[in-house]
Amino acid sequence: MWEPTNNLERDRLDKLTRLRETGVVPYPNRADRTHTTRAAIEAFEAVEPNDPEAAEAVEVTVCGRIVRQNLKGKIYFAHIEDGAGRVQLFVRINNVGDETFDIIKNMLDLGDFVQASGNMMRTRTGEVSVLVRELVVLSKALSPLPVIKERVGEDGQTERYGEFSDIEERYRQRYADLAVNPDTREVFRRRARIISTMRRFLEGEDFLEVETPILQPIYGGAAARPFVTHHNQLHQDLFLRISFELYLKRLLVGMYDAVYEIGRDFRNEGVSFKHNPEFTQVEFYRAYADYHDMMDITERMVATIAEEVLGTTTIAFEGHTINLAPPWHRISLRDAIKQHAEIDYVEYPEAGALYQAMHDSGIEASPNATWGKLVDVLLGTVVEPTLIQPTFITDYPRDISPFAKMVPGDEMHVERYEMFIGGMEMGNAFTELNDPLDQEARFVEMNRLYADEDDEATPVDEDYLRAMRYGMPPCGGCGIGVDRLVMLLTGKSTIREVLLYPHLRER
RNA sequence: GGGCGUGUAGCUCAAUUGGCAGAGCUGUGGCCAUUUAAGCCAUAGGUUGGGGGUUCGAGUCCCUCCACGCUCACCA
Repeated sequence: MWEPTNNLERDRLDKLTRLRETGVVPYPNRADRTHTTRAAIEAFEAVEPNDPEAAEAVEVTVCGRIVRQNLKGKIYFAHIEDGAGRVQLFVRINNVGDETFDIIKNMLDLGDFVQASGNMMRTRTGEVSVLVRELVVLSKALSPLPVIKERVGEDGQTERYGEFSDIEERYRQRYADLAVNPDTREVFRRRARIISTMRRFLEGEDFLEVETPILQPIYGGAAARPFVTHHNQLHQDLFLRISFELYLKRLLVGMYDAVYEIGRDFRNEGVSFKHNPEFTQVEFYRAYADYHDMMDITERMVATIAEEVLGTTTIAFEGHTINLAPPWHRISLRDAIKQHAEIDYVEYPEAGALYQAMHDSGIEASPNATWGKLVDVLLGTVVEPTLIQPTFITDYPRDISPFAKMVPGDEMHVERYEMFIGGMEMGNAFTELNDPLDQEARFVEMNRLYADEDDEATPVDEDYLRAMRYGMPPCGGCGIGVDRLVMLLTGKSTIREVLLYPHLRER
């Protein structure tokens, strides 16, 4: 059984006991709310200009958490907060009686949930309040939340006194962060609007929402280490998916023209300001489309989301002003690297030569990296940080893109793009490879390529190849990191600020 | 995994060269019948992240472990 860890909790536990002794049910089953805090204020203000007396006849029952209180002799002021906002309670001993006032005075704390019934009024200092006639305890809080006080200055700016800012504790106890920091609540409201707008947009483009397995016997669709788990009764090892790619494309074989999924991916890799072991991804695939079409859809979708959620396509991020309105900048990977590193990788078709050229330019890389990996290093170190405005980098080396179709007439490149905004990779798309024999060769090639890099080998997905042999329409596909998009649209510089429960080490 | 940094009361933070662990908010007791960061008086609250060491004496110096942050590596 829990025991108080400090005098604050001890006091609260004592108050809980006293409430029970007084005959108060501290955790009743039901509340009888008639108005949210906001609705109560609005109901009063709607009537007040025409008929102040009628406004004071407005009766409400509001519920919420006590976030400020001020006992002043035989009157008591408190602000209660609910999901809609705050309203002040004004309690006079004459209105509620000695017993209730004793409860208020001796058994209530900041953080408790209460229900207050009474008429609306405006206090002498002008604040719309509930003149309380009846007060009911809804939930006694035994642990104190951090106390944050606010004052709205003459200039309308809200000054805050006190804060709950310890990053680790905010993440470990997200409920406390949310309870006391309205800014945090707003981040996740916005996140929800971003995702619902995304869903609406894709529905409007005739994409069908589907759900595919998270537990997979063979993982694939990306190059990442998976999490491994086990089904006891089936005696079967399973992997948590690292992408949706291969299962979604099978559905195009099954004659859906366009599908999408929004869901969780799991990658057993390091964590950073833009990586969490589990993260949310949207992938969408359309038959008879290519990567140019996917670029069009992508830039329209992101601009639409920004417009719907923020009311503008011009956003501030990390000190930059970013314009999300289409069309976005499009440049080939080769040209982008030529521009920023003055290395034309086409002139160095062997890994050793390219490594030397990079080394001569002061760009560090692993000496035994593959050629494709080296090109990727160039992208990551030289190009990516400069891509603040939305940019599609197109046409990637074949050997780091096993699911993309070749650029016609180009032995080296595939039809692939990655999108970058704010210096971050936000998404990845291809003209999808639908030649089953080519795909099989690529699988085998990838397997060989990564064979010596311990567990990074890409397993050959025979069932996927079988599906493709039934005939897969030409198609374009795109995946976008939803968390990073949310970072961009909320101005947050770490992924942990846009995940309700970011991964933390066990303590 | 490497480097740098941080960890003191429920919250936010002080603590001089190694010399009595403090403040504000919160809490408790008191005054207060229109307050709003209410105010005034009094008061409680600590294994200074854990463990070990040096020293007459450690929040402070050393070792070690833990967590978090920044960064590098890793992450097509």
